[in-house]
Amino acid sequence: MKFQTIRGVHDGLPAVVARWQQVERVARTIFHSHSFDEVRLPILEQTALFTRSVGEATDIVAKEMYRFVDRGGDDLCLRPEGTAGAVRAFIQGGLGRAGEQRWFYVGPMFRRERPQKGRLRQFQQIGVERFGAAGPVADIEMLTMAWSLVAELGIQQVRLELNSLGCPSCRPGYRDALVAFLQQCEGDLCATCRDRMATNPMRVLDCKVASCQQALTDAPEMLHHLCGDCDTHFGAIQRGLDIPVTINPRIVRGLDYYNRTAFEIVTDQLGAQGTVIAGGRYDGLVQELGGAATPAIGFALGLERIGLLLSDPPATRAEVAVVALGEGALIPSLRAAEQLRAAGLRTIHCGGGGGKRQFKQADRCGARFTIILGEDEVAQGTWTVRNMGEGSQQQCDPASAMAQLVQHFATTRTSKE
RNA sequence: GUGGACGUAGUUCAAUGGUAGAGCCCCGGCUUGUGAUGCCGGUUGUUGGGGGUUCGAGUCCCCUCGUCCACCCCA
Repeated sequence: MKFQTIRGVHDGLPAVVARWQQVERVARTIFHSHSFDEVRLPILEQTALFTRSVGEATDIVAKEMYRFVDRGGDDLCLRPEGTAGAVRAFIQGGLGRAGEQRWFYVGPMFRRERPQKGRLRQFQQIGVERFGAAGPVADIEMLTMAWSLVAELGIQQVRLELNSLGCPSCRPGYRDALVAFLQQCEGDLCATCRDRMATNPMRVLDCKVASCQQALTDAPEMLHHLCGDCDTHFGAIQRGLDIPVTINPRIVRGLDYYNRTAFEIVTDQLGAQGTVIAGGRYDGLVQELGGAATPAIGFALGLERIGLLLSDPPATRAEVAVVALGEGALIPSLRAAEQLRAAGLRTIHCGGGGGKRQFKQADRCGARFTIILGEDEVAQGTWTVRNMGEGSQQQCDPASAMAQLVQHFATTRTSKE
């Protein structure tokens, strides 16, 4: 019997994790510069949290959750997304009175979908949430932060698409107008769209069936039905944004809690899974989940998916290798390795034994220098330092060897970054 | 959930129904205190798994697991 990961769940082996860390490092730098703090939230939550927030009728809740009853009889699930839990934590922690909250998190999410490239059943998201800011400035800052994240990662050929979904005072009116329109052209719509007219008419807008899109050419747009406040808000965002934006009136978030700003950063390099970052405003959610009315906005990105767009990060390699020649050199060589590590040098010990084997290992691990300790060196209290690139080596006293190595790597490290 | 392509050594790939192979990697030797180049030699498979057809199956059929693509959904 051979064990293997279950469908849509992948191992993070070193080469892959290096990629994730590259994304995380850039993200953390940007988030910290905007004064966002990390939170770590549960993976297991009550199922009701998601049915209430994401929406009973959404695909995520209706057919993609890993849901079970635990031994105590509680209805639980593996979180399919991060915002609901963040809002729950915000309310539970009593942070509504603690001033504006700026949070981010990194962690696994679970959705039982059919796997594809860029779509896994267990995947990691970086999420960002900001509570307490209603004005367009917050939207502009969030969009800018998302955009600079993509830019900093060197990802090319992406575009920012923006829409407004209105609010409880203007969306019902739009919805009625849309339904009226859809009823007129009902005969031209596909079966799913006809069903959605009743359950979620706005989802009809992003149907990909050609005949539907044709029928929808003259469909009313939310942007033309925004109330005064929503229209002002949307206009202010566009004026304040210093990045190229495509207005896409067909962006409809698949989660029910969004209002006003909805956006995606998309690429066409990933086939059907082209959304790299997605987010929007959810001003009603905190209240919906039992907290005091609190405006909020957030976005999320999939680590594995964005990782597909990154060029290979340089493998992290050892800087110094230690070779011990002869039994008597073994213990001193271990001490030498410890000294090198204490000085901040990334060091591997080649394990003693055959010289050929050890030098081969020193070469393979990428070390630029090898410290050689044999009976002679031990007797004289010296190290032999071999420059692996040049093939040259010299015997010197440990203190000055260390100083030179530290100096060398201090300069090469900074020139690389 | 629907439709389709694919699955052979660690890896990338071969093999008209007739003995499962090659490159790279890895290991050893030439060189027991010297790697990366060179030469010589070596290991490696229940052909994803299970059943069936056949004298004979990597190859054909069925089931199953996984990967990928499209739909769908979304990060």
